[in-house]
Amino acid sequence: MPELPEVETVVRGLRRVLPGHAIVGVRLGKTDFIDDPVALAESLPGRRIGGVQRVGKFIDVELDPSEGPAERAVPLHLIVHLGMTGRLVVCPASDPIPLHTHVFFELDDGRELRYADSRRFGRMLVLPDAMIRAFHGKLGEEPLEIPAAEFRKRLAGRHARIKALLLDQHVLRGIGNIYADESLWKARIHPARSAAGLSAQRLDGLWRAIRDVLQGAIRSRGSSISDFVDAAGKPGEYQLRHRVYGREGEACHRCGSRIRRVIVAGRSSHFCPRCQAPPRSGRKGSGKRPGVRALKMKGQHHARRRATRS
DNA sequence: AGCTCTTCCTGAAAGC
DNA sequence: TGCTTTCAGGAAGAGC
Repeated sequence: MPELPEVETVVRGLRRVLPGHAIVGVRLGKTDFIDDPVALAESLPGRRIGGVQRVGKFIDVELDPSEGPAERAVPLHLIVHLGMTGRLVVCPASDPIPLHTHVFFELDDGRELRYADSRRFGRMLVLPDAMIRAFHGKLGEEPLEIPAAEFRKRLAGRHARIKALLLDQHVLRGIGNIYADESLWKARIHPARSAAGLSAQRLDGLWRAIRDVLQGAIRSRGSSISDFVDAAGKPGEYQLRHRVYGREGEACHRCGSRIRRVIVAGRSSHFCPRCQAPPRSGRKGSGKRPGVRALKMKGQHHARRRATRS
């Protein structure tokens, strides 16, 4: 799943091979993940690629102005979100076309920038330069750029669960399920704890853990769980260093306890029950912890659904 | 404000 | 073995 480190890895790869080249044509397959496919296909050919940036989990490919009518005289940004299974790869146009490849940007040197996405949870749009500020404004801070004090301020007083806040792209941009779990493990914070219940020291620890985890993951060129590959088609290696994500039932690297998985904020959440103390439940002994839903057991809940609509 | 549920989609894994 | 069901998840929107 492409989160900040994976997107950063793709961006660094694209930055090495795209700038300076022109897009000469666009071919489209399925387009239901593109905001305005017609505009995309019409406005890109003839433009030269400038820089490539990462904005949270979005990839921003800058396109220079081109000759022609007035609307072509402004810079554009091709914005791509990889969703769950999106791949953005540069290769010779003669390479075989993998299944689920839906967008082809033909380059001026015989190569293509291709977008493939089996589940099509990704998103693609074109924005004029003037709208980029507003686009950034809708998102939270970059986790690797936000100062510790600002991070604390953003979370202080929030009663939502810390996991939900880490995943909220309006608070911080770029963190997803893997790195939220890994960071919380490193900071020894249970995912269901309320941000408001965390001391300044704990929040500083979390700020540091997030940086460590994200920077380590970028060094390993991201985590390849199912689909992720970089711009050259190569998988990352950080999945080998996961401490909790995908390790349910295995031993905690710190204390040996079995890693558990519960649903928090609607997301599968992995944690060590010993290192990451659960939130205090209101009444002791109730056995129920607020905000933690048990996983559905196999065989449970069968019937229902299929309420035939006639 | 914040939580849960639903929707989108497909391949893998589990279930029978 | 082989068909069927469930699940995973990023983000947005509905409803409570």
